[in-house]
Amino acid sequence: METTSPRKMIFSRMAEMARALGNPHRLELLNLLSQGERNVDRLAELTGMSVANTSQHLQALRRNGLVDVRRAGKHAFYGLSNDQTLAALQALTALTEANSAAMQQILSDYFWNLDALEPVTRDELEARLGEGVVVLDARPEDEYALGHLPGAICVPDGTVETLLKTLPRDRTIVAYCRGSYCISSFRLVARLRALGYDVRRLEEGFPEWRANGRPVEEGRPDLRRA
Amino acid sequence: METTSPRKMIFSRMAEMARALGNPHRLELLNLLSQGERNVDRLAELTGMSVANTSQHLQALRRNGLVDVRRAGKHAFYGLSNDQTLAALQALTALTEANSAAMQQILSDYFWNLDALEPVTRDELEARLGEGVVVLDARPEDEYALGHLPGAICVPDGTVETLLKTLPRDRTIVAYCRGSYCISSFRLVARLRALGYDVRRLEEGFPEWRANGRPVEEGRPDLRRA
DNA sequence: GTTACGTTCAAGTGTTTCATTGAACGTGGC
DNA sequence: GCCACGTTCAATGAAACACTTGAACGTAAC
Repeated sequence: METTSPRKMIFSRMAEMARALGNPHRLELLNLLSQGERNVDRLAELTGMSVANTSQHLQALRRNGLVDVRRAGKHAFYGLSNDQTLAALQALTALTEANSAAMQQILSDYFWNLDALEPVTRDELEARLGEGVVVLDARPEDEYALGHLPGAICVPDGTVETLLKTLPRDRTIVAYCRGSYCISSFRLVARLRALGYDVRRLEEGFPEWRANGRPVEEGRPDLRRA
Repeated sequence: METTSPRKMIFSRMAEMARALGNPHRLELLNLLSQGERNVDRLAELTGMSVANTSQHLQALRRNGLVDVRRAGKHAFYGLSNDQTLAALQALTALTEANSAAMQQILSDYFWNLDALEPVTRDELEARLGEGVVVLDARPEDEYALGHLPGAICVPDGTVETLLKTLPRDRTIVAYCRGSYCISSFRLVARLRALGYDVRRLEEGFPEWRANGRPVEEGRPDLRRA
């Protein structure tokens, strides 16, 4: 009996890694973690899974080096391990988008027609950050607190109204959210456009911005700022 | 029965795709197919699987759009469907290499040419430019004309064949292209490796090389040179 | 100490995936 | 038409996976 060839072993290891990505819940966890680290409880709440189940999926990800855990007091904070993970997720997204008619259908049904307006590129936005562009962050408060674009205003779903008084009509507005498949910034843009503002969407989302080495700011949101 | 959210549907679809990659045999098939199309029989022979099993795995890949089939007479020739597939494989490799100590162990234990799997650094290449290293530029002609590595040969996609006669088998070859997210040089390396050449990839691509202040040459390509 | 809480582990159950076998299908040569 | 060949399909049993439950562990507060 010959020992299995190193070639086979490598393919096996790669297959294990792929299988670690091969579960919707784990992908959702990774997607959440790409926003910033979270503890098990919060992840369970956000995904609607039981805590035990969440923990087990996190273990599976950890076994494969996809997430890191940092312990602080009674909490275990999970986060993406490294940039390869985010890159692989993006590759998987692109792959699925390209090869799956079903996915294209979903995208065109829910997202595509919402974005007739061309997104702002990261380069463009960064270059104009000093020129008085108003940047809106459409994610929930806690994700905002973990990191956001410099000067961005936190405008989670449903809070647009409180913002309207202070939002200048004569400045360009750029909104962003979690990423390509997050609908929050689409909604925000649609809402403000309907009210006559000059709003555009940032391409991709916050994780990609940070992974790109762009400037990031942290801290609690100040909802009154504009 | 509630309608599942589009977000969940997307994660499900992505997970399916990841699971399609989550089997050593399928990865081996994809790896073989990245070097050119093959029929079922030959793939079964190359992988040591039964024909029926090979066929079933190919069906699984085909369901997910990872491979295409072309029928010619009694033969069905399978091949990679598109560039996203290759890019995803590349990302999966990088991910596994980065996150799996086991994989690193296998590589260092069995692969004498461990560094053949790793890219050549800019420093290393520049130091060896005078020592008869053959440098291949995998970008389109017009980009080559605007600037390339000193002595580099222009080998755009699909032109490898014309090069084979003049390419020396006893010299180290280094290929590069546009950068990290360009797969031309990967393809070129894969193709030439399959033919038995000693080929490696330059880390990053030409823009990074130039931005780094390394020597650059300009002018039209001479496709005959070697 | 004891208690409360967040997290992890282990066992049980239903579902999915994998390889094998043997048969069926479709095309080209006779 | 008939056969040969390459490929695909369907059914089986074995293995791996997902989710639940309930218990165990470790830290912080009392």
